[in-house]
Amino acid sequence: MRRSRKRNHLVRKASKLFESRGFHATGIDMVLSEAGIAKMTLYNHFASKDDLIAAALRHKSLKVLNWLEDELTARTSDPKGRVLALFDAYQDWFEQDDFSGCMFQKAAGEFPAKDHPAHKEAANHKRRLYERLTHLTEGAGATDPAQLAEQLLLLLEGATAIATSTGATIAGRRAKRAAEILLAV
Amino acid sequence: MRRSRKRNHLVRKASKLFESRGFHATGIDMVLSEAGIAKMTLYNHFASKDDLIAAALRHKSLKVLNWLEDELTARTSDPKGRVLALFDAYQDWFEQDDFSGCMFQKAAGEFPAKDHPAHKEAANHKRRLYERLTHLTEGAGATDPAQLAEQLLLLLEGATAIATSTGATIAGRRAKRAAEILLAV
DNA sequence: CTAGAATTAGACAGGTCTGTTTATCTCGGG
DNA sequence: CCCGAGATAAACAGACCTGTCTAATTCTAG
Repeated sequence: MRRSRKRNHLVRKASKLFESRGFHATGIDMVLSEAGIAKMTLYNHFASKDDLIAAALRHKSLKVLNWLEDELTARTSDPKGRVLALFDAYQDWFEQDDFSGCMFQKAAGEFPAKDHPAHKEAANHKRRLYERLTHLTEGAGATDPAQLAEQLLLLLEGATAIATSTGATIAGRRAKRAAEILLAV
Repeated sequence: MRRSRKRNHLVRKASKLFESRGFHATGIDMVLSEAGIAKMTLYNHFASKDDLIAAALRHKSLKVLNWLEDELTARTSDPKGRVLALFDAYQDWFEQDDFSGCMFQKAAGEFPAKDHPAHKEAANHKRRLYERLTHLTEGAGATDPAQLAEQLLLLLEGATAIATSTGATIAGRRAKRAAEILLAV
């Protein structure tokens, strides 16, 4: 395994563990044993656990945006349909066996200080997501794309939060229905 | 300070600290020194830290529902106005200096196991909130009160999540605008 | 007033955490 | 083939964590 691949392998494993178990609750040693990598290799690539966390969040952000892109492309090419397909994609996510909530909501919750790297990465991700949504609402010919994009973001984040705490996946369908109404205005 | 008051004092202090700093990041010792209470008193009243966390969440749930009730009463008695006043109340919350997100979203994130007491308390709270919202939408004469209540919940939770991670309080106003549209259908 | 219950401070146990040190090993590019 | 960068295991430091124990003290109900 080449050096660069080793670092990447570590980030991917860390990302999975942090997502499913939380940041504070996941120790460095668990990440290392899961990845099959020595501690000094980690500290050769990253200055600290926080640094690894930030890298894991950046990795996940790209992964999420790519996943969303693929999902939308696979579902429809109709501009308005793509907006609604967002909710179907999220719905699928909620129904996955290993669904355990949004890693960025977790990060913002576990690291409340606004200048903490992990908190910043969470904010950055939501901003990227918002930009992507704005692009979608522009494509769909919305009167006020920015406003609609933010409202879609609220519905998606809300559905995610509710699915996380109550496990009720109906939230996704309710969100889609609300989006249909907002889209029709 | 009487015995029962001591327990209550502890729960209130713990609730504040857990809310602002997170659960894993807040040690027992910090709660104790903040409350000015001895460790054995805590373990006399609670079986474990998790037990204290659960109590703090139950306390906060009641507090939130009461706060919401008072806010709505203070703002308007018009049934539809009360639904929208929800968003003004949340908006005020977001703009508080010490706003640091929803304690129950944090709890669900930090304790992913669905059978963990803290996770259950988070789910219970959202359920209570949903019931309260349903009551409001019934009062407002909604065609499908349950659906509208869930959609309002999505908007409120989404606005909270976004305000937590990005600090953008505009989310509250966008949510209110969306609620107006959904309410008019 | 007094007896029993509650609270206290502080030491302590035993575990976990992040991060460092050291000495050895592996492996790929020249 | 071989050398040096990178990876490794394991011990270690020092801090912090939850929870227990003890013995002295304070409060309160009868």
